[in-house]
Amino acid sequence: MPDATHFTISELAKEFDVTSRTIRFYEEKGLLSPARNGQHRIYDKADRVRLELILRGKRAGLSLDESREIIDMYAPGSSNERQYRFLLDKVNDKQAQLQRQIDDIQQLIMGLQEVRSRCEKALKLNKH
Amino acid sequence: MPDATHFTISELAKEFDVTSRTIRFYEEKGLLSPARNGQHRIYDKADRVRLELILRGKRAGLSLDESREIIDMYAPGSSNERQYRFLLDKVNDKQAQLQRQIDDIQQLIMGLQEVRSRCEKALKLNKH
DNA sequence: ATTGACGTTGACGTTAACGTCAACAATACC
DNA sequence: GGTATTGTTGACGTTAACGTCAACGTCAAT
Repeated sequence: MPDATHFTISELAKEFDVTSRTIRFYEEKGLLSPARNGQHRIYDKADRVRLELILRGKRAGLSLDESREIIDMYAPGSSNERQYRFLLDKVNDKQAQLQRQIDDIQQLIMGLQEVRSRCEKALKLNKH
Repeated sequence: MPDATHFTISELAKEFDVTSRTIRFYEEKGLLSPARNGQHRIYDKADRVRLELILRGKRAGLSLDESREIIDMYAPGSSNERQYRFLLDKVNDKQAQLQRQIDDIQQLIMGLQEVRSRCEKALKLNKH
């Protein structure tokens, strides 16, 4: 049964290689709010997407609060014009911040590139 | 006296906008090891560069341990061939990891770009 | 009816990355 | 010689992001 529409907590845990505890923790922190069947949690596709976003944010080095900010921007929001402008500003800021983060990482990569060159040069001299 | 060769802890703290406590903490963790004048710490240009690397790593979302790994790659090391090959491998791995991190961030940016489009479209319709 | 798999809610433990505060030393200034 | 500034070493406090239990519910299979 591929491409299911609903998931249990352990299915998601296995798929994304995190523990159930972690997923429940994200809910405590307000990043997820799955439906319930009795007391059991049921996750739909939207919940799954949110979890993916959280974990991507984590790999990117974001805190849960920062990931939450991003997730909240995806929410429909009240179709008020002022709110849209506000959201647009926030999106711009966040994009700029993420871009600065990329710049920092690229600097780190370039720094390592020099280390690499020195290594290769040393190995070459040694070989001859 | 611009471009000094030595710095006190509070000079560096002010320049990089961190507290002295933070700089001392980095030393506790083995990321810095400044000289001493009596019991006072004295930082030279190399120390300053290391601090810059640490803070860049921080902005990039790295842990102190990860930043230390990178800093250690800059160290001369024993000019043994096996060690060079080993270092080269580590540098390659780290570069690849940082690149994956960039990819994740770019995905986040692209996701936000869609949010932006929806916002702008909504504002346009509203304007007319 | 009991065992086992899966889930639940607390509650407490842990690590990283500092902040905060106390008690003290040295140096500079008035 | 007092005092203000800048530094030092502990020691304890704090927040984020979970891990690790304990105690319990529920449903299917033996």
